[in-house]
Amino acid sequence: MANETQTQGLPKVFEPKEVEAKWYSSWKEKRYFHAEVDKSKKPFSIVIPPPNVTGQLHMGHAMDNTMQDILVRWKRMQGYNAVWIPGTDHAGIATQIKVEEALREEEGLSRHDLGREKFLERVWDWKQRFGHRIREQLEALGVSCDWERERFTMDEGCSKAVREVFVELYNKGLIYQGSYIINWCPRCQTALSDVEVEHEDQQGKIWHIKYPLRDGEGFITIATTRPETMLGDTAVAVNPADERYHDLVTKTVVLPLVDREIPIIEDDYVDPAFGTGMVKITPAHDPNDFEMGLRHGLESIVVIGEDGKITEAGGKYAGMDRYEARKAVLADLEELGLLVKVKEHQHAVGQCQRCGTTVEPLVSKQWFVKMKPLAEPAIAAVKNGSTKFVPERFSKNYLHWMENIRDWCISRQLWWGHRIPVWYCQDCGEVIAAKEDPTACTKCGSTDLEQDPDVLDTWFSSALWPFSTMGWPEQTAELEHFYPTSVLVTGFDIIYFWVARMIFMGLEFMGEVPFPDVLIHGLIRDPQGRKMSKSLGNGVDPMEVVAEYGADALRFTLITGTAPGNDTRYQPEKVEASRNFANKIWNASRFALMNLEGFDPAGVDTGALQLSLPDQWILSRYARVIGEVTRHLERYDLGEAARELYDFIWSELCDWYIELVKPRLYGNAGEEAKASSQYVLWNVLRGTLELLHPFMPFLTEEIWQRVPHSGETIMLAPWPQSEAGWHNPQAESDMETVMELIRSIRNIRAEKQVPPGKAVSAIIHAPAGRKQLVADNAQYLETLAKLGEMTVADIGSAKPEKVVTAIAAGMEIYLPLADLVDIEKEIGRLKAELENTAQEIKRSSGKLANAGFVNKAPEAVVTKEREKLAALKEQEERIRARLAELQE
RNA sequence: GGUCGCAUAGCUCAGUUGGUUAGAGCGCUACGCUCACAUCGUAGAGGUCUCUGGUUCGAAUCCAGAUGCGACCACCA
Repeated sequence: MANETQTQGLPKVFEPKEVEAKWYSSWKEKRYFHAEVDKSKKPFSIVIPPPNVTGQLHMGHAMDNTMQDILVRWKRMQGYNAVWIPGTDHAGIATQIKVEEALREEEGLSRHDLGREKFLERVWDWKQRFGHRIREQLEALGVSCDWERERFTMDEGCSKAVREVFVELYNKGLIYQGSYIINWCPRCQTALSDVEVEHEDQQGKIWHIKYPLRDGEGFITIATTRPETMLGDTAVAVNPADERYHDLVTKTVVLPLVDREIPIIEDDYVDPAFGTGMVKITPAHDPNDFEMGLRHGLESIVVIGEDGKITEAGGKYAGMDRYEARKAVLADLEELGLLVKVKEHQHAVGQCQRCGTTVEPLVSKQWFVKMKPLAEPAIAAVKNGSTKFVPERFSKNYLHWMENIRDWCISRQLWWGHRIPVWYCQDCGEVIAAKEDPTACTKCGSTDLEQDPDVLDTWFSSALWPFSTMGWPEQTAELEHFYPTSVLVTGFDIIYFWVARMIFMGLEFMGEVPFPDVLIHGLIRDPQGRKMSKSLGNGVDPMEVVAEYGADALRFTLITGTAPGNDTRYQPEKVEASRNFANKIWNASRFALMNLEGFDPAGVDTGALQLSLPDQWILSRYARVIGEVTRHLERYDLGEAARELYDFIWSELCDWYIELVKPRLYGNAGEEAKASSQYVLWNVLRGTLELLHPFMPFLTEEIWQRVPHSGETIMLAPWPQSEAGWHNPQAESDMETVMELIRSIRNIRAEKQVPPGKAVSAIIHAPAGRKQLVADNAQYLETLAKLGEMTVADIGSAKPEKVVTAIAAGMEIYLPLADLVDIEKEIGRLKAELENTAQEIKRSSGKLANAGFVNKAPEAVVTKEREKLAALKEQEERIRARLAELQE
């Protein structure tokens, strides 16, 4: 118990830097982030989307992890057995490219100069060197990851899981090897999966080329955007329904430049309306042509090699780069008079996600995961709601992709990654897929085995993350307790890469979806709405923002004003606003601490509190906020929850309650009254800090530790709950009346430019039912509206001649500002107000006169409208009466 | 070509079971260093919630269409 308040040495401005370092190391040291399996509690678990091990934290990470941290901290406070498992991804191509670049720049060497083993050593070195950076950056954000459970996709356990999955799928026939058309990056020198190819519309050309008929009876004309691939043509296709070409189908053409005789075939795929209606078929270099080749038993001739150059099969063009070859082919065709025409043409070109090089489709022997059997349950899981996307609309994207999925090419011709656990017997050719490295051939016993040189797609190991991090394939207590995880938080950009694959792998190997909820967020863009990117140089480093404004401010910025799934712009002004908010809380707390000196909540008899109207009001508002914040969090509306707290703290707690409580704290209301208000102030502040803690962990801990509290840390404080009796609609409405009077008087003062420091007196004429309310709360009007002397009287009572009038809450307020009174202006102002009120009355009474509304609208809505109308009429009456007086 | 999203104050954005006199931050205007806070306070200006129809007693909110942006998917050579 720390029951004494500590105010000494609190600066006027919140200084996040030291506070953050102090608390983070303290939390870690005390192992508050760590969770052991505790079956007495309900589990709550999250696995981090593992960032690239050598990467750096960007704004997207900062937001993604802040969201996760909010959820975990909240659930932890709610008493769940909450765990957040962190870790990093080896990021196959991305990391290999980086290391290769460094090697070239620093030593002028390629990876081949070093050789596989030495190169891999370098990558591990690299990982050692930069692998801590991302973790330190995450820590600076304040995330409450269970660092004792930190994992890496290439650590021993994850590697074991990868092998297990590979071999199991292989044995089930769901992983196979074969020569199919795949996406090849000539620069990275590896195969890619479909999702690793980004399609971009480019302005290109389409060429019409004549192919001579074999029988010498003229030519046919085909259209192509890639003339160089003609070297690998093995047919020309027309649509069977295309009568123009019906007679040609039995014929053959002689492929120019190559002199190969190829058939003219019919296939429905061909669109008669496009180009000339005749398509050259290159099975080895076009996915469609490949399919057609299979249908028609066409030969597949690879003419572009893995280096992007023409192969030996390309005859005299062999060795030329594919673009060079295009020029040469076109020139030769031109010379032969076979080039009919060229047109501008826009078409989508596939590019390597990592390096931007134009991808070359080519036939190659690779490993694939057979997707149909895995996709089916994964589709069902989302359709039947076992896994829900938030916002829901993303499930449509997911389903569309899953339903049209093609087999997943998982082998990569890289060195950095999980080596494919397949060995080839050099003696008998047996293919052995094994979880443990084999020493001898399972068929012939030969020890001359060679492992497949390729590695797996980096997303293969990521797909296992929700269970590999919990120790699978061992049957651990963690798996039993924490799987499935509670929610996955990630960006929409990796739904296909990652989310989808986790779902089918989870279903296949755990028999259960890996998470019931997927919370999707958008991208962080720059102030102009552009994507933050290295090439544009418009990225903002979250660490710089943390250094300048504090982690709490950054976190709050990234969470507020955003709706799930929507992109947001990063605006420095917003961080400033968040920083100011932190400072506001800091100062409100300083106020509270100064006035809680010597206060001990344990000494308060909560059954005998003497609550003032503001006390009752703030408790009621506080009760509401607890409910709202909790409700929003439950719906993953983090931004709304944060906004709710912002408004409550600034507009209600600071702007009103703190001002309202001053008379009791400073004045001589009596010790018991003072203690009651102290109790309320303490309780609301402490509880509000607790509600805010998931969003702004450092600031809230720093203050919480200084106010009376029980427990070691706010991190483990129970999530606030509203108490019976706090909810108080009467107090809210009474307080609202008082506030309305205050606003109204302030308004007049401002309008009349009464100096803020000058007290004025006021006469308030109130209806019988509300006289007492005003009289009882006179002190608040006096303090907050800076009134000297205040008189409450019945409506129609006598008053001084020269007064400025305001009508509010159905009462007449008179400020005797003698020389400032201008009757004409008074009349003008009152008339305008009357006009407004009359408008409202018209609207409201119109609504109530509508039988449809009265009969069909819910009772409460109608009642509310009636009350509103009554108040408006009262208001109107007051204004009219006053106007009549003035116009006499 | 298909699917989806967005269009609300000068700017950036909230607004989820349809029921307010439509909100916030920044910016703007006036006044104020009042002992929690000038990273502040008080008061104020500023919006036919893109347009057109429809459903409903009632629409920023639901439906249809239009326009303008944006995203994703796609094998039209």
